[in-house]
Amino acid sequence: MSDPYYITTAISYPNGRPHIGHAYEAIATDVMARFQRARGRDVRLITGTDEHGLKMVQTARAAGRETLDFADEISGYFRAMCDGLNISYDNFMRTSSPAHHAASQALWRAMEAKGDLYLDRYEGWYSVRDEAFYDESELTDGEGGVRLSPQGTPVEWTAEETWFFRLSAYQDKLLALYAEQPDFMRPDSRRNEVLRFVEGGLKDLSVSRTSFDWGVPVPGSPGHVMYVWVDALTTYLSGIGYPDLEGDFARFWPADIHMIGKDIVRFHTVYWPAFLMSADLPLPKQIFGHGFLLNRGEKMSKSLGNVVDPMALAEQFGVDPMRYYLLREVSFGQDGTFSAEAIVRATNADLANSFGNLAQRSLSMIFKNLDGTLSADYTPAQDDIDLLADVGDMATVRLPREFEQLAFSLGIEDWLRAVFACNQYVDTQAPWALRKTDPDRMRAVLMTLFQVVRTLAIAIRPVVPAAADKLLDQMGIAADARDYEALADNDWFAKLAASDFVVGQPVPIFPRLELPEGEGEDAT
RNA sequence: GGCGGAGUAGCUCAGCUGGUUAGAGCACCGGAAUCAUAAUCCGGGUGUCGGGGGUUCAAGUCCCUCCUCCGCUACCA
Repeated sequence: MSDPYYITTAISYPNGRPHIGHAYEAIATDVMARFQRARGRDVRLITGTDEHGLKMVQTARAAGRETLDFADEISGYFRAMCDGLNISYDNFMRTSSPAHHAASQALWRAMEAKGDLYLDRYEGWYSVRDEAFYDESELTDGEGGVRLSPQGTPVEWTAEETWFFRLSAYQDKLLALYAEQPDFMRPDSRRNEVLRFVEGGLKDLSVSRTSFDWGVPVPGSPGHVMYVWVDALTTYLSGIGYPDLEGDFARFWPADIHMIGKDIVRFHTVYWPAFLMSADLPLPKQIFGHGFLLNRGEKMSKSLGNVVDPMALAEQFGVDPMRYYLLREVSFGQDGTFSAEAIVRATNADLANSFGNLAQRSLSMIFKNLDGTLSADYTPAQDDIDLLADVGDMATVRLPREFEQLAFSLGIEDWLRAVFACNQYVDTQAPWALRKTDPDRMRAVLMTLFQVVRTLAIAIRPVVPAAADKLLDQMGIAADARDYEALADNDWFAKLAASDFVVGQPVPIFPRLELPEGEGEDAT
């Protein structure tokens, strides 16, 4: 049985519609999942929505809605986004679901059994927006005498009974974890921040609330619901069947990667492993905090009015161009910037002109000059052998090496270089000239092109799945022969040539994009 | 204030433990070709490598200092 591979996106908080940042994370996660599937791994990709907390209650109330009804709607937008962007998730987990409640309560009981939970009284400044308590010293004065949290959100004095998690007891264990498992958090730039935070000492964490009831009830403690982060993080467990320890959970836990935004690194690298240690569950292998997307170099925010709707972007430019752009242009882990021009430029230059046109000219010549027939009985020249070797090495060695490290932009760069090499080969060989002077040689060149185009398509397929499939369909490549196992099959071309498949009039897979009117300066 | 990033061609960025004329893609200019989605191929950069100082035979690449931007964090008031 193949190796299991478990990857998750962060579980989005649906108090508003998804924005481009959610889409970016989902796409990167999906590319990794598709890549691992192609490599033969048995993959689980889990995403979902984190729907509890006072903020949801208040947002719903402001909209004049029942909380669950509101959550249903917004969660639906997130699911629709995943579907629209071709995200190959196996489970879309909602924290409001009964199965998730059961999982959260099981985790709670495990931590309680360990003696890490205790009831106490908490008085302090509480920010609804942040769902967190703050120390007096952390506050600043806002307008009208309002006290503000370090995040700039209003706080109010709150006194309530609350359950605490003995986070303080895990400082040494966490530091040991970071030391023994250097890859636990990536990229490296995040490590230092977390280390210093933990080295500075950890306070016990308030993990229940009594001021509202929209959440997972604390077992055996009427009136208490769990702190949203406890149950949100639990999604990574409930998504694969926990608390049932058999089945998918036994097979896929611990996760290979939790993909998250850099803003929630602490929850995932401090609280989460502490909870899991407490519950005696294995820890995820890696937390990866990606960067943010900037709109023309500026932060996106509702107040600036430059928040980008991913579905509008996908509709305008296409899902695959958008996926390609985000992974190609943004160095994964760092912040990235985007604009309509940049997407149009990358799509036209890389996908339409370089790769799309390579495929089009290759298949078109086979269709016109060879009646679309393929043949493996030709004698390859050294140039043909070299090109096949180079493209093959890119697809099976260079690109995978980068993708495994989540260095998508580097892997795609390797891919592009191979595309360039193929276009150079076409011009050097000039099959249109060989047509009259040396038809056999022309045939050898076109057959070589057919093979490298297939390799290029398979290599980039995790990034642009729909377009790659559209091309491979035209090339007679079976749907189940588009992975690394297929790339390792040395007889595939002879077998295809021996079949009755014939190349038809090719259809371009990446249309060139026009920069929409008025998109030159303004944000989309 | 502390810690950590970043500041390299018009744009987006590569440049590991210091070593020949500082690179890539895009954009731009010129040429070739015409199979192809007006796509492709070839050729073309005098860039103060943020400023200044220093170490060295030799520094984007090390040290000091200053400036700008960003992240985490602390504190005063």
